[in-house]
Amino acid sequence: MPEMPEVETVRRTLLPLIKGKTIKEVTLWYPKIIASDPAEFVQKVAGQEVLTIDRYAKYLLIRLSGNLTIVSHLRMEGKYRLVDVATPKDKHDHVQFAFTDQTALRYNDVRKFGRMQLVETGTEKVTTGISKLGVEPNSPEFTVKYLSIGLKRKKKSIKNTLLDQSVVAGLGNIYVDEVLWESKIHPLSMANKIPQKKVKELHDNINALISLAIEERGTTIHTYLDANGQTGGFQKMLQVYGHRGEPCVRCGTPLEKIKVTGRGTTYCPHCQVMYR
DNA sequence: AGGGCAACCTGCGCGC
DNA sequence: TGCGCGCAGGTTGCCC
Repeated sequence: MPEMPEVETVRRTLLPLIKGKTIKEVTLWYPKIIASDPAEFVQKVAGQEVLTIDRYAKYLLIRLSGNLTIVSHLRMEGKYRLVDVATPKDKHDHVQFAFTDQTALRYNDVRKFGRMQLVETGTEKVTTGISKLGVEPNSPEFTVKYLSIGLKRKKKSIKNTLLDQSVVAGLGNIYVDEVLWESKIHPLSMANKIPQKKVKELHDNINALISLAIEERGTTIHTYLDANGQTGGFQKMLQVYGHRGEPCVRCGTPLEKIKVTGRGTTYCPHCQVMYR
């Protein structure tokens, strides 16, 4: 499900619901969600207070007292919601954090792909998947020069390179298709062959698109919901994703859908230029 | 070293 | 109605 704008929206909506609450008990209905030791997770998280929630790319960092952080990745379909602790368990509820005030945070994930890991606060950038990530869009480190050097290192398609989180962290299948259309770059272009002028365009478009998608509270295609159960608004602004066969709004050519390293990819075969 | 691809899961829509 | 197949906002681990 979620890419960086959706995860940021979850962070913003979840924080006011749980900040300051004390966790009384953790229940693991499907322990595989916990990537660290499940018994230790249950034992150490109980009794802690939720201090705040940070985010890096698509990872949520739930900051607890006791110098603990839950690093949570929603993968395709993970969702959080706050319920009364007496609410019957949904079929796909896998983890519960029961608070001292009779409310509970439930983690729900139809495909069970999401993962949580308990780490000592401050070590998350070396002890979790975050260690392999590149820089985030709109960060001071994300410069045109950084992107240019990153792309030159990659001998594969620009589509695959932008999905690979090691150069730019936070983009996923929807926003990569959108940003390549916006930048008029064919998804099968080689990352290391894109001219400097286009790299600058790509850089600026990534920043603009991510900012706009966050303002719109993310994109809902199938199932994405924020912590209040609300859908995003960006789907109405998508130009290519989900629009196979429809005319390109720039040139009228029907949009095509192909597979690029296993991922569905929609693009305009006329105005997106191939660099090879 | 870096790239390709199956694996991890469930549900839905489609064709037969 | 039922079944099999392909598809889905992601990552990772294994193979070459």
